[in-house]
Amino acid sequence: MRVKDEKKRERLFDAAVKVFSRYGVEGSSIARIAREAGLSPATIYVYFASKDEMFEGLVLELGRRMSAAMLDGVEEAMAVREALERTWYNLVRYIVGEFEQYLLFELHRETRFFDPESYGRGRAYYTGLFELFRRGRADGSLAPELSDYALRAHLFAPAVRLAKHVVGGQLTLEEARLPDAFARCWRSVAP
Amino acid sequence: MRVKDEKKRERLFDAAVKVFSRYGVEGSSIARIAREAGLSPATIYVYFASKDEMFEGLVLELGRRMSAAMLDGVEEAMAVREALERTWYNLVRYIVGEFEQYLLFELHRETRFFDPESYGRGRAYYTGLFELFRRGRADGSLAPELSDYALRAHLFAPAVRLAKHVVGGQLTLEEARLPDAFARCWRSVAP
Amino acid sequence: MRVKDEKKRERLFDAAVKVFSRYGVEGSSIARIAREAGLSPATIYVYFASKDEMFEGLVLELGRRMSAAMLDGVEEAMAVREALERTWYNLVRYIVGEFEQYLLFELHRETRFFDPESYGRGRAYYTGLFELFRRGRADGSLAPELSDYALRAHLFAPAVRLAKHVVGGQLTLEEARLPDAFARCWRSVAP
Amino acid sequence: MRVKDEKKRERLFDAAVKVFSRYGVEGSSIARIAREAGLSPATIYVYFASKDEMFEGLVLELGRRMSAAMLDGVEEAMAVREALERTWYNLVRYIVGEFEQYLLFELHRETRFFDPESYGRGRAYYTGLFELFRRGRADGSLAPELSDYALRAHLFAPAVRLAKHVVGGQLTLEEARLPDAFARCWRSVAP
DNA sequence: TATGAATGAGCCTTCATTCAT
DNA sequence: AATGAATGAAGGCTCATTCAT
Repeated sequence: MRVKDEKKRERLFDAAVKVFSRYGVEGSSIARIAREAGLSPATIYVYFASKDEMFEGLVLELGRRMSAAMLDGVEEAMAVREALERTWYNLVRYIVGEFEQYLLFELHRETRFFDPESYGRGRAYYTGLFELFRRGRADGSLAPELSDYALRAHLFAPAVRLAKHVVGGQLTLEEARLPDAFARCWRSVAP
Repeated sequence: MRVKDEKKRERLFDAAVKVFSRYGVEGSSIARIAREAGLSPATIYVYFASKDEMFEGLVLELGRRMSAAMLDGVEEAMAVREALERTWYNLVRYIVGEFEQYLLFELHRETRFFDPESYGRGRAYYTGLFELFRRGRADGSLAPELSDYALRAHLFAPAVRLAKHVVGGQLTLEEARLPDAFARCWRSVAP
Repeated sequence: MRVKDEKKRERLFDAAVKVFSRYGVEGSSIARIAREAGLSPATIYVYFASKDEMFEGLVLELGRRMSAAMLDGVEEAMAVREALERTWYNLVRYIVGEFEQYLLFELHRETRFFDPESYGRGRAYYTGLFELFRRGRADGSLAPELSDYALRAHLFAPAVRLAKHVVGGQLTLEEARLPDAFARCWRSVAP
Repeated sequence: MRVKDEKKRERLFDAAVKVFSRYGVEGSSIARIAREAGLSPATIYVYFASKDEMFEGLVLELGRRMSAAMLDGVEEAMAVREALERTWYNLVRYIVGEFEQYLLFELHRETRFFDPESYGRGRAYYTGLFELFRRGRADGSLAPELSDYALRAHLFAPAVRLAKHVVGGQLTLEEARLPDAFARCWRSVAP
């Protein structure tokens, strides 16, 4: 019984990500998601109270996944630069590998830009990252005058854009030459 | 016969940008846009053949505007760095000043990421910029191994993100300290 | 001025018959009729008060035309059989030659079957025919016990159906062998 | 789960026939049919994929019914004339008894006159009848030179028209004097 | 007179959600 | 728990008609 439920929930999750990211939230009908998951539309309401709640739950989960993906392999003992370089590569690979999920997540963030509650919840995903920033500022490897937001902008915004170009086919991963690209970003946040 | 009211067209444009950028394309109803513009829903169809065509027309116009805004004040005689710095500030100011328009434009680009025709049309907006890149590589002020896409990513992606944080209230324009921020971006694309 | 008006009215008439008979009354938009006639939709309202009135006017005119076509070449002096034979052929040729008009007329009659006022108006088209029936009953060439309706049914209903089959391509005019076909109908109304 | 209510389907069928036959296909709105059936408009789409499909489905069923009604009580052993006389009466009674259904069926046939596919499908309803024609030609009771279409025109077209006049109130069933009327039709197809 | 602009009303259809089994 | 049936609300769009020139 329990196993079956979990499987269904997972199937539902995957189907929702797939459909939402393909057609947008408003463009995706519960019926389509249900069909994709091999369920009846009514069954979805056993697991989620509403379409919006499903979407919110999805995004929450996506945030967790992305956050975890970025910090994968990062250890306490690493130097700040080494750790950030690792998250940088992780992010690029996550976007390239799970583009649908990433786009869905980003779409959500852009859409709710002005909603402070949602924004605050979003911050949680970056605590690990921000901790690295704190350490970097403390040990002199990062410019102390740059805020978390500024650091993230300088370090990671180019990564996101490069990754998107890889997905869009305008660049290949080799052309992106990750270490050099990271080095350039790093240069822009040095003290 | 009654004559087409130019004011009406403009009201419609503004209303559509506002509503589309707030709720997304699928999430925006013709009725809502009409209400926002103070028109009857049917009247919209005097100006646009369909909702999709309206959206496409809007985005085309927005692209023109953004492109023009970025190149405002840029002269042939300027040094590459000076010119790019100007476009950089222009972009930040455009995003901050016309955030709805920018968001709508970006929404379109993200959504049609994989549509090559749409992508090609999008490139047209950046020819002025890419010409500057060419000159910069030629005169040694830009790293010659960086492609147009890479240059844009390193130089402008942080600008976009910083501007968004200003709009979102996480940063003020002063905190963003534009010249320093630009200098950091510039550093990341130096040879 | 006058000439121009008449031409427009005629163009409008022809366009309306064409469009109505092709798409049905409800399926035909004023805009389409206007386009077909090379006019603006608004101009139609100079000539007709409403779509329904236009349709009614059309049907009236069509009734007149069909009535005149049926009686074409019929003379007072003719024997009843000769006269009816003539109207019989005339009817077949009218349906085959002006099928669109005929269908439109018939459609109207079927649709308003229960409307007595409309039905009464329709009777007017047949006064010439019914006069022939009266003479035929009087001179013994037609069965006196058959009412106008019955006579029309036995004599003309087969003609209509045969004509339709010619139009539909299931019969050619030769196969229909008009004189024999009429003779058979005639046989069925003999005393 | 809730189970499909067979009563509902029937109510829908009757309502659709009623409304379609009164206002035509284009003139009938889904909302009106739903109201007539005591359902929500959306419920109609549980039973039919679209308005057009509903109409086609209806007509198919109507054709089956009319066909069955005409051949009711006809036996292999009957003489051709006896069998045809029976179908003749059956047809008149069907039209008088189920006028709405008949009108709708006819409406469809007239409207799709030129569509061969639809026409072919329509022929299926008459195979039983045409088989009687074949036998009649073979045993010398019907004029051998008359095609199926011609026979049907001479025999049945008057029946249809008489029945319509009964429905319209211009004739009563007695006035129509069925046996005499049939005898007249029969006379017109004799060899 | 003639007409493009404008619109209220309505249409077909979809959809998120609830119901009943 | 699971689901097909049912539906109120809404959506995009069309259209007959009127307006204003």
